[in-house]
Amino acid sequence: MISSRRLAEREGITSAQVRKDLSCFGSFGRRGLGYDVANLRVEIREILGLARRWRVAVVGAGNVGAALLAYRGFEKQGFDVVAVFDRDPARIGIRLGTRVVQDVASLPAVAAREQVEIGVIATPPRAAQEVTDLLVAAGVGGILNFAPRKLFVPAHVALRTVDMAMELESLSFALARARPPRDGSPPRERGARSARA
Amino acid sequence: MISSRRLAEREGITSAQVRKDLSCFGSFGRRGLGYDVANLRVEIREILGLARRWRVAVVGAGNVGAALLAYRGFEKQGFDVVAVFDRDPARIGIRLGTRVVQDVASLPAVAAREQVEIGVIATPPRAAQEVTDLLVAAGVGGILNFAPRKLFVPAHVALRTVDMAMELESLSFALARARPPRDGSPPRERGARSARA
DNA sequence: GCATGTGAATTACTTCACAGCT
DNA sequence: AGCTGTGAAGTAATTCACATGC
Repeated sequence: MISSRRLAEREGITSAQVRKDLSCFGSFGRRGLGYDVANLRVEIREILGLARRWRVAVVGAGNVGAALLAYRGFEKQGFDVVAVFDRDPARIGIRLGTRVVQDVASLPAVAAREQVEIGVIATPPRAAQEVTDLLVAAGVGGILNFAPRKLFVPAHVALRTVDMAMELESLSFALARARPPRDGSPPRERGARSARA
Repeated sequence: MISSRRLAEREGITSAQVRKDLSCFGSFGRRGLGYDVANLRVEIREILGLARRWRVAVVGAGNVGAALLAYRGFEKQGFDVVAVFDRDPARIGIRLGTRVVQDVASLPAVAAREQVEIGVIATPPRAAQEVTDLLVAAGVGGILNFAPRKLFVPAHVALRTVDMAMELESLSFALARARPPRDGSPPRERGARSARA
């Protein structure tokens, strides 16, 4: 068993936050005792939609694609990479993880046949929107974008973007105010909150 | 010139949000006209701390490290990778981007000498905390973590973590509720908001 | 007329604090 | 006694709406 207080300490939040958040989805604890860890794990996986497995296609077999395929955490968490695509003939046919890289031209047919539900964009920025459109047309419900580019998707498609430059800019912001330049410039305005993670 | 309304449309937020956010840092627009794009760009770069350059060290010369070094956006945005480290002798000495990979054993000395301000963790999870401690000891003010692991840093060090598994879980959550299973299970509780990006 | 900048109103989120159960 | 689940209270973020200036 674990209490909301201990969970909160682990995550750096308050115990009330833990209880309120969980209460959005049900009552998983027992008064006086706390939460059964094994059961809570199952419940949270259910909430996150991880009780089932998801079929993922990775587009782009460069460094980012290779890094993704090398990461064993995916299948462990319930994500099966069922296809990998690239446009470069030099990359088509090579094995990446457990999959052989296919020509992106075959994406529409393969993605439909393999019932791909999530697409991962690991292409250069210029190809990202085009690939996104192909994935959406093939019926994916979600896209994870590693290309540093704003993507447009229909409202019914979930989109998350991981932009390394943006993360560094966030650090830059935090550092710039944590260690202000030592000239005589005045302090910053009200409301300037920390950008610490 | 550009109006807050047009900026808002581009970003999918409200115009009031654009104006309020900018007003936290100053008055950059002209009533009746909007914001001068070139000037606004300079002001935002100043706010984000991008008016200067930052000295970055990358630890881990695997796929993630290679992907980072291959990304030209860094130096363009003001981040100079001044050192790359790895523990694997097979990787030490090879060139990655413009840098030669050094032994992580030399990190304390090199990071101090090179005045590294931001450290990027691209190691396997087990090495991540150890490397973090080395970077903190060497005086970095911020850490960008790509290892799927919770890191502990002193309060004065800014930390951002990019966890690919977490991003996929977020998509899973969004998809699971967007396309609920077609058994007879009851609808979810109140307050269940979309996790769309 | 057009668009900013900002108090006021609204909405959302977090924390408090306690009834109720173990 | 210990801890959850949750209304109530408190804080923070967003949106409204308008005085102010171009």
